[in-house]
Order: sequence, then C-alpha cells, then structure tokens
Amino acid sequence: MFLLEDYIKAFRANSIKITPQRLAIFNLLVGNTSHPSADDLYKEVLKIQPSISFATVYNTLDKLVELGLLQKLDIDDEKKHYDPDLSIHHHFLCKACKQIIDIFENFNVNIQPASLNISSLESYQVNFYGKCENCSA
Amino acid sequence: MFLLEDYIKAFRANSIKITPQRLAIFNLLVGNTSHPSADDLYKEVLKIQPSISFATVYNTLDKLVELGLLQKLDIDDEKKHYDPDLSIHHHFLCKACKQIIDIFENFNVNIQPASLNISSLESYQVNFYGKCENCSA
DNA sequence: TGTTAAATAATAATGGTTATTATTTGATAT
DNA sequence: ATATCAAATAATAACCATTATTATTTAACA
Repeated sequence: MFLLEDYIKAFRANSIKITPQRLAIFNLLVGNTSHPSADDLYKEVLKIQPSISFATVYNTLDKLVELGLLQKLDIDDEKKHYDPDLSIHHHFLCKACKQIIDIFENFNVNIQPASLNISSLESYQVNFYGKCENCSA
Repeated sequence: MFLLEDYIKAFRANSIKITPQRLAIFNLLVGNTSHPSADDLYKEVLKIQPSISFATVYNTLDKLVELGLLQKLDIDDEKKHYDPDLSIHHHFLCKACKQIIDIFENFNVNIQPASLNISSLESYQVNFYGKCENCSA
C-alpha cells in the first residue's frame, strides 16, 4: 500500500502538478480497502474540497492508473471501481449488495503468450461472484 | 457449445416465447467465438431481421443469461461482451484493438467461502490484459 | 380461431464517463 | 518575491451503453 508521499513523489517525478484537490484524493486512497467508485470518492472528497468537480476526480484517477499507482477493477458492469492495493490479490463481488471483498490468495494463473495470439501480458484479474453472508441471511 | 435446438428447448421449458427475432439471435450465437457486444449482435441481426429493435436484443440476451445459456463477460469497461461457450475457459483483452482471445486453460482458483464473508460462490472469471500480436507489430 | 399474456418496436430516460472551454493556479525561471 | 505559462480546475455539455416505458403486435394455447 502506498503512502501519501509515494503519490506526491510519483507525481513530481512525472511533472504532474500537485494540487489541494489531488492531495485530498491521495489521502482518501491511502489505506483504502473499500474499492470505491469514482462517485464514491467524489462524495468523500467533497467533504474536504467542497468545490471540487467530478472531472477533477476522474482526471486524477486516470493519472494514478497511468502511473501504475492505482488499479482499475473490471468486476462490476455498472461502474468502475478502484483499488490502491497493488499487491497480488483478487476480488469477490456480491451480486446483491455490490460489495467487493478482497481475496488474498496468489493463484497460479500464468499463461504462455507465445502459444496464443498474445505478444505482451501486462496484468490479470481473478473475479469471483456470488452472495456475501449478509445478503444470504 | 449449444445448438439452436438447445436454445429453443430451454425457452420452451421456461414458457418464454420463441420469436423470429429470437431465433435470429440464437443462430448468431451458435458456434460464435467472437465475444460480441450487444451492439455487435444488433448490427448482425439487422441483416436477417431488419426491423428488430435494440431493446429486443437486450431482452433476449438477458433471458439467455438468466437461463444460464450465455455468459456475460466483465472484462471490458466500455461495454459488456457475451460468450455462448460455457465450458471452463478464460479471456485475454487486447488493450489496443479490444479483441478478446479465449484462453482454454482450467486454472485452479478455488476459494473457501467459509473463511471469508462469502456465503455462496456462483462463478468466477479470469481476465488477462495486454497487447495482441497484431497490435504490437 | 379467439384469447391473452408476453414480446416487439419505437423512443425516452438514465447514469457513468468523457469532452469542452473559460478561468485559475502550481511550478519554474527571473 | 514576481512574472510567466503550461497544466489543472470548475462548470457543464456531450456521449454512449444500457434500461425503462408504452402502445401495438403476436406466439402459444385453449
């Protein structure tokens, strides 16, 4: 998990400006295990930066993903979710409450690009679907 | 892979009407390995059913997914893709051309629901991301 | 063949995301 | 410290996949 200073260093190293809006977003991401959507983050950051616009949230998230500091999850077809934890782990989506639960297991899912039409393998995601305990009670 | 008659039988068994529009969609799905989006299918089916509406495509795809005859892929954040092949396999998305390539390997990615906040595990998807051979040339 | 609930076509609405643009500002050089 | 300027912001419009609505049509069955 990254610390605030990791985000700042990375932005500086890439000559991307550090603004109060971005610092507020960085702070929301540090240690965040809730897999927030852009809208979730927007609502939270409004409390610290009441005049922030939605576009700024998207812009900052895009930059973070480009810099490899944030993972975009393709697990929920309704919206994108973001995960600042880049350690190898995967996710479970409860189809009822849409909660995303971390699965801290390192599955052996290597593929041999050479054997397929694939030239570079950059990442992978393992997504599980079902119902969480709350929702099946 | 299902045959046309499998789709027909399943719809009949569930008292869901079989219409020319739906038959055209069934035919497009049989043996289809292109992982089409709803729009892809709409464009194709227009050639056989020129007056079909988009809503009918979505309606039929939803029914197929509900009946367990079609898999919805959460791999492309831009749109949903559908796969009529329900055998255990996974997918690679080329970030450049958005092509989806089948990965016919059965990874051992079991999780123990009991140990987490999970009560029922219904399905999983393993998604790989990178560049295909065409796009890195 | 008539009946009826379900499906269709047409289209409006929704919601997440992206694009646009005038204004403001962070970072650098002076 | 200040000026400069490219980049970022806020506001908002546009986009696009998907879902909802509704009057009309039709598949399935009696």
